[in-house]
Order: sequence, then structure tokens, then C-alpha cells
Amino acid sequence: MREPTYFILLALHAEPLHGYAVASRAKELSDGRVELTAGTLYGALDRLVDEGQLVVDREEKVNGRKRRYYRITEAGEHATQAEALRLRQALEAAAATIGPLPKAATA
Amino acid sequence: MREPTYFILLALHAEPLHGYAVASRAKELSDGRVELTAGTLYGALDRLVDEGQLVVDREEKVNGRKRRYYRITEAGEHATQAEALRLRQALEAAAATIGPLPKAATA
DNA sequence: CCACCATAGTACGGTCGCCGATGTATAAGC
DNA sequence: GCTTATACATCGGCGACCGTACTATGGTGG
Repeated sequence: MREPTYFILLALHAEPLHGYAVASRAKELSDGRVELTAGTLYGALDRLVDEGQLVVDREEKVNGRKRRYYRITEAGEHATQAEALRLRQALEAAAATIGPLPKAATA
Repeated sequence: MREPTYFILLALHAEPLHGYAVASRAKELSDGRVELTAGTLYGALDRLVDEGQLVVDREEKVNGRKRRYYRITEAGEHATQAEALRLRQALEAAAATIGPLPKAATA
């Protein structure tokens, strides 16, 4: 799993969001690092629905603009956690190899 | 940076290794998760040399088989650390969102 | 003795996710 | 009334990864 996909799934953990809101939340969660463009965002959402990691929760119409809300499935939650574990293992490998990392700038 | 590339760089942190040895070390460091196939391995090594993250250290001939040793550059070390920091941030985002992860199986 | 396997590297083609770009549509702001 | 922000769709291209096949050598097993 790549980073954009990962943050999309994380963004949807708490509650269903529509596409544009997913992008905003992903940017927040990544401290501004992950800025999802339309191509990445909607492409990934479609793919994740196909894979059963997301489902379409509902569609609304707000001020003429339609909003499609996505909800994460159990499979999606599971994949997210598996990915996080993979990241942790990769991080531990770095710590064991190159030593402790510098402190992060306090968020 | 993708995971295979990351573990290739980690594998070369301590000392120069030849291609095949890089693959073995990467598998070790990843607890067996990352098994580099020939296509991925040599493609990535060439690319990393092009990018200045690795240099060819020397070439030996052992039992008729040539071995090409790669050494990581400062740029490569820097990229590795930057990647590890990125991973940590992604992991922290998960912790903040879905809560603490289960304990890893003791290595 | 011959097949197989591990080592070591080269080469090629395909796939998949990401990304930029473009287009549609509406409502708000200047 | 033109631009900007919101919201989504689609298309094409690229790059990293990966499978596969090939060359080559030396050790192991049937």
C-alpha cells in the first residue's frame, strides 16, 4: 500500500466523509505532507471500493453539488492496521541499523 | 520511496555489499518480508547509482562469478533517514487515529 | 553422470498506483 | 460577470516494482 491510499483509509476511520473532505482530512493527518489531487483521490476511492475496503455510504446533494460519502469496511480497517504494523517493522529495522532518529518537530 | 528501495539502502548502511548479498540482508532486516527478485534488485541498484544515493565500490571475481559491490553515499544516508522520519510520521498518524497497535511478535 | 539448486548478474515486458491536466457543474465573492 | 472554491469524473503518462527467462559457475544428490 502506498502512502496516499494509507491516509485515505486513516481519514475514514472515524466517520464517513465525501471525497473532498477525505483529501482535507488526509492532509491534516499527514501534517500537510499528503496533498491528494483529484486523479489520485477518486482513482483510489474507486479502487478501494472495488477491493471491498470502502463502501459508498450515501449520496447527498448540497447546494446543487453532489457529495458521495464513503465508509470504511472491516476489511479496510484490517488493511490499515496491517499497513501500520508493516510501517512499524520497517521503522524498527531503521532504528536497529542507523540508530535512533532525531526528535520530530513538535506537532 | 518504496519499501524495496528503503531496505536496499538500509542493507548498505554498515558496509558495501554486492547485489545478491544486499537481497539477503534486506530479507533479514525485514524479518523475511522483503524478498527482492532480480528485476527489482538490479533495477533499483542501477537507479540508485544514477540518483547518486549509491556508488559502485569495486568489482571482484569470485570463482568465475563477478561481484559488484555497492556503497551508500551521504545523499543515500540522508534519504534513508528522511524516509524513516516519513514512516514515523505516518505511524504516529495511525496511533492518533486508530489507537495503539498490538504488540509485535518478539523477533 | 546428470539434474538440480544456490549464487550472481542481465534483460525485457507488464502491471499498478500515482499524478498532472482537463472538463463539468454550482454557489459565493468581488 | 468573471473569478474562486467546492465537488466529482476521466484520461494519459510515468516510474517503481515484479515475474520471467537467460547466461554462467560450483556444489549436492539421485
